[in-house]
Amino acid sequence: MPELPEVETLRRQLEKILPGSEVLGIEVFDKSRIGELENICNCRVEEICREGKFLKLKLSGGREIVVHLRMTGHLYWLEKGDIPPAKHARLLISFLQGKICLIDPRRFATVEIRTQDKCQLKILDAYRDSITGKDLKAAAKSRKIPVKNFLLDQKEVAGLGNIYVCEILFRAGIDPWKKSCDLTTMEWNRIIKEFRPVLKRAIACRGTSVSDWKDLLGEKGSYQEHLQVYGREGQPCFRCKNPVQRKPIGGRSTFYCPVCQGVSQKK
DNA sequence: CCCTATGTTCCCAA
DNA sequence: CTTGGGAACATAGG
Repeated sequence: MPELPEVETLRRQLEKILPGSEVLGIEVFDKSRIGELENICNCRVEEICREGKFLKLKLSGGREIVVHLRMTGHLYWLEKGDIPPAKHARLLISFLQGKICLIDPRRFATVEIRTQDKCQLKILDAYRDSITGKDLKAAAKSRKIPVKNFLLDQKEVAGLGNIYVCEILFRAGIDPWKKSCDLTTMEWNRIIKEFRPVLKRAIACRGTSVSDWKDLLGEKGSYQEHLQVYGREGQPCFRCKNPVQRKPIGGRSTFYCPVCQGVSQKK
């Protein structure tokens, strides 16, 4: 479910509550998927970080809780005394003032306790890092996969998922099927130019609630009101009025305007 | 029964 | 060794 703006929304909300708080306990309900977690009581939360779609609670003593929400995970804040939802609650992290509850119907989310990695390889963050067209042009040299799949590859640029990649490619006027190695530096520049405005607006909207995304406090985001193509199959393109189309790439729905993005038929 | 779903990883083949 | 494609993971909803 969550892409970069949704994870960043959670990070900002947790940042208002948690720093300085002591972890009182972690309770795993779904041990078969999440596994046992090391006891980290007595640690305090020092910082909440996001790296791509990973959320990290950095703890005193050098460890961190690393959460990845995958498809359907979300975090929900429980005030002291609140009861976790009956359905799909997979884990609780308790603090004096309340608890973080991981809700995850499809059970793909992961949670780990790790030692903080000082000298990790830096992944390029789609929002925080400034990336140039030349960088991507170089990285895509010899890559024959569609540009859409390249942008979804978290090792190239971290944070984008299906919704925001569709939006960015539409705004940049790029054919999602175009081979990555065939894009010019100018085309990569057009794509990069859309990263920050799209993600910044989506963060300001607290994410996109097209199905069931809710933030830490159970509120829907509002970026769905700003989507240009995602979910608009059959509706007129906002730019040229021709119908938006949907076709799979690598098994994932891809929404696009064949006219504005120059997509040939038969695809 | 069919298809779809905001993500990632693994396996296999070229 | 690298690259790309598809299945797999598990569950709900239309």
